[in-house]
Amino acid sequence: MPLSKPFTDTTASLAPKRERRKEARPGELLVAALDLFVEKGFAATRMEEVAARAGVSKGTVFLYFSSKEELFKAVVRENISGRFEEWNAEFLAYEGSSADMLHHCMTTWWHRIGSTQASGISKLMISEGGHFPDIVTFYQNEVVQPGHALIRRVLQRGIDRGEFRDVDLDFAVYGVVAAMMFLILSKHSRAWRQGDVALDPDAYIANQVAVMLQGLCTSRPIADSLRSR
Amino acid sequence: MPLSKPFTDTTASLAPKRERRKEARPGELLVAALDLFVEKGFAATRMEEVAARAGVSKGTVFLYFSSKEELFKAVVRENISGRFEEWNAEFLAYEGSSADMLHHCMTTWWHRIGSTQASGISKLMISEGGHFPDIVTFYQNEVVQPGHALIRRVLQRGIDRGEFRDVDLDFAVYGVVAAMMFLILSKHSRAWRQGDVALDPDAYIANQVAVMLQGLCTSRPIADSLRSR
Amino acid sequence: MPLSKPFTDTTASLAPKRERRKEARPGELLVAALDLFVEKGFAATRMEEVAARAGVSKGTVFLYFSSKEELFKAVVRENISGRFEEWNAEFLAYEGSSADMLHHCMTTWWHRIGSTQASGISKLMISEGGHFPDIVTFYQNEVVQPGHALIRRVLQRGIDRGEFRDVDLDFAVYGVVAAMMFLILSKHSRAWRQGDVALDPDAYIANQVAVMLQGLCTSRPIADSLRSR
Amino acid sequence: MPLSKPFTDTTASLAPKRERRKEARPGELLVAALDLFVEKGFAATRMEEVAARAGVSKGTVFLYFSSKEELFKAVVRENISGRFEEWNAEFLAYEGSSADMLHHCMTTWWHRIGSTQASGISKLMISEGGHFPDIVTFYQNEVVQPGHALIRRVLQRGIDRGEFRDVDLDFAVYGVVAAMMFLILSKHSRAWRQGDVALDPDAYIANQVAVMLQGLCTSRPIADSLRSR
DNA sequence: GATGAATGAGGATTCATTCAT
DNA sequence: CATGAATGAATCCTCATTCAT
Repeated sequence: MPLSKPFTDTTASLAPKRERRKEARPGELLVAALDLFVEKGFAATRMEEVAARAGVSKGTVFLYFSSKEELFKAVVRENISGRFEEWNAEFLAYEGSSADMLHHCMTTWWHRIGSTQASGISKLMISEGGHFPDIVTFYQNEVVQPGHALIRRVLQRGIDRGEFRDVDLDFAVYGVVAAMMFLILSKHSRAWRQGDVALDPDAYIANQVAVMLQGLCTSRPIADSLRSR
Repeated sequence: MPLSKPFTDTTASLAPKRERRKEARPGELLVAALDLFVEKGFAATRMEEVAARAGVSKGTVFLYFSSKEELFKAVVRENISGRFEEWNAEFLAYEGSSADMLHHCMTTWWHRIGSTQASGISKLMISEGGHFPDIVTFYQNEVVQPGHALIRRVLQRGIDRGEFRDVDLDFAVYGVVAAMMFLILSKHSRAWRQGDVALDPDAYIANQVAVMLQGLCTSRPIADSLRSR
Repeated sequence: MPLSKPFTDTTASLAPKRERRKEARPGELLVAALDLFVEKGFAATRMEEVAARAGVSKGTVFLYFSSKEELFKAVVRENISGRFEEWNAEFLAYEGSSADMLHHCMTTWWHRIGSTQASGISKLMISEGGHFPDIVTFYQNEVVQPGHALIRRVLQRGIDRGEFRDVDLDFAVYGVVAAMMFLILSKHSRAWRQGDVALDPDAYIANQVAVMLQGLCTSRPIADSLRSR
Repeated sequence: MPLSKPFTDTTASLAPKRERRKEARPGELLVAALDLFVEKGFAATRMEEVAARAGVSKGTVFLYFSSKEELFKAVVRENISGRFEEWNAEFLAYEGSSADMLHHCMTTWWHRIGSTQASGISKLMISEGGHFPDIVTFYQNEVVQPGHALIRRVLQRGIDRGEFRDVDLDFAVYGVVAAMMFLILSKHSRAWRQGDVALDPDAYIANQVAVMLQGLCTSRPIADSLRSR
């Protein structure tokens, strides 16, 4: 992370085009490509457009990525950094209640990942996954599994500490993920909005967590038999 | 070739090429097109392939749909039949508890819609919505709004009958929708599976509903202040 | 001319489509086709459009004309009626001056041919002649040659009677034809108009004839050596 | 194949396929396209053919002209260079008789324009003008108007110097134009030839000018009332 | 005879990819 | 290294033509 993105500003203010550091090229291309792939999809994204947005010529893209597919794969790989170790440490050290932890976890995810272009990768997995099976596997291994594991650990902590009931963790994890995916969908598509008001992510998270923790019902069943399967 | 399409083939094997099926054609084409659009996306679906799958020639597709875009729009429209009136009636007559009703509602949705090809439309809205703004609006009006309204009515019933707490309905609706969308995603993409085991939809629904109703927490806050915003 | 076009009105007012006399069909098709070929050219005219304008279905056109080319040829042939015998007789009986005769000749041509759709055939010969060599030959033989001969006869009469000078008839004929062709061009194309005012044909003819007869010059050369070549 | 295009081939026979000729390309394409459009018409000219004749591949044509229509328009524009200023100057300096001047004017036009491929543009205006209204307007403004003005100036000079009678200039101009158009027609179509002998342009011009100047009649009317309208 | 559904060859256009400079 | 001119495979779409009804 130190040297990879020294100047996020892709339209370097005073520097002439050609002087730009060569080492930065691939990164700039990946940024441009991510934007376009997310916005328009794989097929509708033209290599020339990627080049133009990165301020280079068409041929240059092929200098760094041998084909459009390779560019796509590189885009996905680039944006799947294993930040989970860092996060794991962060959450191992968490001291509050597991309920707070779950809320914190989702909020953090939203502000660090969900709200950024990186969440576009998830959209790409939905849209284009069919054409890139190996990339889907890669995404599963590098993102989905560690992500699920992290959430599972939070929930397990709650159970272990007696804060959460002994629910089926596989499904409980899906509940959390579903909420996150819905946020991403509403970010990338107008379709699920009510009217045309975009979803307020923080309020959404707060609510989902609240419902997930306390449930909708006013009464509790006497025999607590939530465990399914 | 003998066994490859034993029954799918609607045109009798030895029948003459030029068949007259004006009434049936559009429907057959729409079925073929839905499959392909969902499977490969809009751009990657070739008109000739649609034709082939429907057992007609390239030109015939254009006889019924003036362009690929029109075909796409027709596919979406075709699969968005307003089944909501029927459902509304069905649910107005429901007599059980609201908790059961919610469960029943989701299960019914899954078996009638979610598990069928029609759910592919939702995937298409995510993948291709960007290129068809008017179709997204159409989908919003014809599917999302009525769908949300139906769910809201179920939840409102629970509140009115004192079964559910007085939560913010907008967000509560999103919670239900998120669960449904996740089912669709897991149907159309391997990405969110754990390992390569597909999600068991009925168990998933049962669990989500259970958590949504009772919450994860073992204890209830004394002051029940779930209402947010 | 007597029975060939009993009802020029192709949209028979009260008669249902199907009742129309079958014998009239080919004629109606040829009328429709002439209009369209002249207006849009051979390539841009669609058989379906011809059919529609004639009030029949696409297939019917092929019942009468085996191909688009045949239809075109039939259109041309149909509109190249050898009316020259009739005209020859008419002009053999002419008793006025040859100057008047020339004027009369051109005016008559304009009102009987030039101003009607038949002149469109000339435009078609220009536009599409390249693709139909045999039709061009046919047109040459049936229209151009007799037409030239007729004009030549008028001019020869003037020379014989001492009214016209002994000019080179080949070229003099071309002078008359050029004037007629220009009228046709100005009928079928905006290009050679001054401003957007269409040419007044009768005034144009009067003027061209006047100049052709008397010349532009104020003085006459002493030795009258107009004969060239 | 060896002798088929010995010298027309602008790309050296053994040269590598990928040649860089950015400056020359558009011109070469326009030449090839003019030939083909004139010869076969707009619709019947295939882009690939244009490419082949210019010695490039299909795609290259689209590199320079975004569509077939644009290519057509460019062809027309390219061949309508305002040579009229140059000509105006030339004719302003003319010192001979106006009769000679008229003859000279037409002969010059023939050798510089009429006999070249540029005259094909006029044919295109006739054939394809209907589909390109804006191009017709352009042609009117850039070619027809200046051309008419130039001829008018010559005739006006004759009148002013007492060489020509005070005829109606609008129509007199048309007389000259008709003669020129007929030459073009006879160049581009066999139809108006007598037998199959092509017209001798210089002799034709000499004769038309002679008739136009001196008229056909042996006698002059006493009262010289040629002015019409 | 008429009809119009169906066909499929033909041609414009796009764009990933190559490669001479 | 970078460029961008050139390529040509791929695909949409048109429309003359066929033929079962």
